[in-house]
Amino acid sequence: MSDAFSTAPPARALPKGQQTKAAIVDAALALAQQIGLEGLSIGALADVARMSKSGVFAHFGSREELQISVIREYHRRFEDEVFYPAMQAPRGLPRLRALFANWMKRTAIELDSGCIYISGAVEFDDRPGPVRDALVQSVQLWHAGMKRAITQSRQEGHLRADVDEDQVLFEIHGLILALHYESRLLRSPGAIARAQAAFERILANFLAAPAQGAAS
Amino acid sequence: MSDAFSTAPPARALPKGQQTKAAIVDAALALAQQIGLEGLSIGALADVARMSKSGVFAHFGSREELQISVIREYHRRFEDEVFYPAMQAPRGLPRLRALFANWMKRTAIELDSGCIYISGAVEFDDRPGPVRDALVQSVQLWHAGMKRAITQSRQEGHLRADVDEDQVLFEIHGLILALHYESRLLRSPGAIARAQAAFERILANFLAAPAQGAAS
DNA sequence: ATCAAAATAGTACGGTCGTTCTTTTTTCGG
DNA sequence: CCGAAAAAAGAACGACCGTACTATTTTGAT
Repeated sequence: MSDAFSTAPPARALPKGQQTKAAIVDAALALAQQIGLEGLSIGALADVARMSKSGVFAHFGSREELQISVIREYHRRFEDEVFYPAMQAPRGLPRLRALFANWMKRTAIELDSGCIYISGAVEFDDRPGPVRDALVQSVQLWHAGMKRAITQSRQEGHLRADVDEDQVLFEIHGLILALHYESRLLRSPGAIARAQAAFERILANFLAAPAQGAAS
Repeated sequence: MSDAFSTAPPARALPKGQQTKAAIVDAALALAQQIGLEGLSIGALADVARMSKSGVFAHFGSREELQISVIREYHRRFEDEVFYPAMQAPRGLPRLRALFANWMKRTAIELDSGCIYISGAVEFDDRPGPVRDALVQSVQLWHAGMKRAITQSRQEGHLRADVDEDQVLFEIHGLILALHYESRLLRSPGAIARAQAAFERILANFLAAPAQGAAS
């Protein structure tokens, strides 16, 4: 029945261990997006991954390490799907708009998968430890990227010279959080449009004055 | 050792049962504000309330009913501390400002107690059932109150006639969520000031034009 | 093909979970 | 002060939890 062709792996680069570990983390992330990092249990994960509990456990050594691995994986995907694609847009406002658009997409389009950065925040804001630390680090890295885009928008002359990056980021972040809340819990259908409208209004507030305009 | 005076209750109105039930719910709410509605366990609650597990359990009949009771209690306090006090401010903008100020206070001042409406949202947005229903109902009731205040601000002539209540509420809600996130997870110290500034900026955007002002 | 090393499975332990059933204690009207 | 009803405690259940240890299987370089 079984011949040499049946399951021959085509020149794989990774050793078997890391290969299955990646598959486990993948399943773990999907699970955590539904039931949260705290709800993530090794037993349930083993079922999904079609492995034994101890087989899963051996890859991480502790549940905390598993949770941290999930956060790191989410971070990687966030970069790939939100950050890097937006870097192709021109510096300044176009890039900032692209970042926000991708961020919205990640947050609200797929209705069956919550954002780890948001759910993790309420799960670990009161729970010190390495998981919280990893979460904070990832979020701050992302926020730093956003701030950079805002700063560049100022430097490019798109936004006013006295604009406060932290203030703009705070307000934009609020839109994402409201979008997540209203679309996921309240199932409010117009949330995406409202977030988009609010974003443009925020930009308009901080837009640099055109070269020569009407007198005040 | 024990005489008639030792534990004499001073003319209590409630029967003993509801009295201790109220105490349990009180402790349960405090616990849920720290570890979430999902983290709330009957055993831990019994320890805090200095009772047996079964003694606590008997008051609710199920964990779900306990969680719902906690949500209702939070709703009651939210009304008492946020909504009703603001009703004493004059209709329109003053009242809207008071509502937002109280809302901020509830959300971010007490750093050791999270908001059930926020933590519950991420815990139950994917988990259908009576707990989710109770949560949604409470949140929607509160949002309806906020919307009413915005509508009145329009009717009083404080806000523009074409203002979209849902849009304003969405943006304000975002500020509260960002405040909660940044003050609790990121421990960003300036979050309250940023939320306040953003709120005033939102209002300014929708403010009715003064009776007679400069041309276009 | 061999064989040590790596990966996975198996099993078990102590703990906590929500819930049920039974028993004891407390309440409070008559 | 009595006694039924209410409240609280006690004990036990099956289930799942994370983790530790041991045994088995699989991998991959030689």
